[in-house]
Amino acid sequence: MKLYNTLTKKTDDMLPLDGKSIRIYSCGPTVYDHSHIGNLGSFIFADTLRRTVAANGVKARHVMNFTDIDDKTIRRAQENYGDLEPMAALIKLTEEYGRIFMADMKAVGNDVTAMTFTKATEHIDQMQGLIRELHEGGFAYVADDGVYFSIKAYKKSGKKYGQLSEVTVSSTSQARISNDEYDKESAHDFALWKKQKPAEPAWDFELAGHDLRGRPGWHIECSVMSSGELGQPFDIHTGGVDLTFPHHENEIAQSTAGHDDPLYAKLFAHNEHLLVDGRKMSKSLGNIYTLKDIQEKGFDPLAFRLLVLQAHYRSQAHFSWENLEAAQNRLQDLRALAALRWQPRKVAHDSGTEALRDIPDELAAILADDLDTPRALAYLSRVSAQLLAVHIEEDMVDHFVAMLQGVDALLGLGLLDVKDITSGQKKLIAEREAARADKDWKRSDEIRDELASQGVGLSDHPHGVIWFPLGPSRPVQK
RNA sequence: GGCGCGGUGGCCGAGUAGUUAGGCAGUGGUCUGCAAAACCAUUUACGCCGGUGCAAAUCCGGUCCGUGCCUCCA
Repeated sequence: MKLYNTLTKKTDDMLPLDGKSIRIYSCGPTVYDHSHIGNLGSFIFADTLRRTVAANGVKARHVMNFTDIDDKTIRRAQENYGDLEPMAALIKLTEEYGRIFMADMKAVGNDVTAMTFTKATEHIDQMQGLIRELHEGGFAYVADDGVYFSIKAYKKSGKKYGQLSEVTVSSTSQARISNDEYDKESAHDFALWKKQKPAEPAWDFELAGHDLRGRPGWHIECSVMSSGELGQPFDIHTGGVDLTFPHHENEIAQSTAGHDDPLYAKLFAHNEHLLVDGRKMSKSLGNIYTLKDIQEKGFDPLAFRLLVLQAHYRSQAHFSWENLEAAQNRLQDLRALAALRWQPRKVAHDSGTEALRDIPDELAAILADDLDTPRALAYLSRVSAQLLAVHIEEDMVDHFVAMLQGVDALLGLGLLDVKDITSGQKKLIAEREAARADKDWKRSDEIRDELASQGVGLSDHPHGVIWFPLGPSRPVQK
């Protein structure tokens, strides 16, 4: 497959470095609050990437981290659970939001069983080990408030800082450094380790005779967890565009300082932001949404997944309730298609459909082209329209289900989860057919309304009635 | 200021020179007991200015607008 690489600024062919599997590391959530829908969009991208790799015949290993120790988690833990010990408060907070995060992930169709999740707080030893190595190699120095990475030393060793983006030290950040309370040697030096401040959770750490009890910096955790789980170099590193600099740049520096092999990850894939009202979500604009907001409005979380997939990951998608409603409608159409597996019928064969088994293969091929999800969905809609126009015959059901399985494996839209209706509902349909035969339209319409209230829609065709799942009742107010 | 990205019909969103993208929504019609679905028709767009082409949404220059990073924000 091909994928755009921020390192090379072009679309590269993805071949497994180890010849067997593609190893993917995704920067995960900071578990201090509900993830907003932009976060989830990033993870939908990462999930779809892994699905595409797997569908194109290569084994995929996918690791995602939890940032469960940083400024935000510490602050929120103090706010919410100030009565607890700092460490206990941190754990209580991050476990709480970790659970919510996993629920959100599943709800938007991300296959968490195919990923390995790691926590920063469970890798403190390894982080200290790496910091020790960097210090011994002359790439890190101890300052008043912690340990810093020296970009100067890194450059001196012959490596480039700024592989992902051209880093320029602007006048504004120059000005900032002079005011900076931190004891840094240069503007872009970043913290590997921070000494404990009052009421903060901390771990013991002694380095070169200094007592540095404290906690790790943000960047070091990803360096440690990625290579720890996947080895180094690994194949693909994902994240939102905002992580390009400084986070990913710093990861590269930390992980390659003193190494002969200058490669940390072969390919960096960055997804663009999801915009709301044409802008990036931010607290100051008050336009942050979470999955909870979407669910409370009666939308299906998978409609949000579809909305994300409708845009290419390298372009800014626009979130609005109107767009979400369009996506919800599109999802219902796909579910109506999926429902046909439960209602095969004997009719004249229609040869106009594409071979069912080719559909997942075709989708996989489209997605293999730099994860072209909009084109994949356009293809699926086209095929879906063709399939809806015919009837699934009994001897086609197995192939049809296999097709749905293939589509679900790639897009995670849960089409296979469309359940059969109950025997009671089937009886009602039969009763309605009898009423229609008697031209008892009143009874017929009553039954149709009753089924609609149960979430089952009906459509009368020359060859008989077809049912389909109804979406949530029109949630949007214009 | 430095480094990027984008401006397509009511809303999304494909499209790197010449044949209807597609989706959602709207309108009229066919069909239907009524619906739904489907089908037909309809709305024919490409920020603005200029340039190069027989021909430009598509190439070049300029310009306006929006947006992102340069701040431990996906």
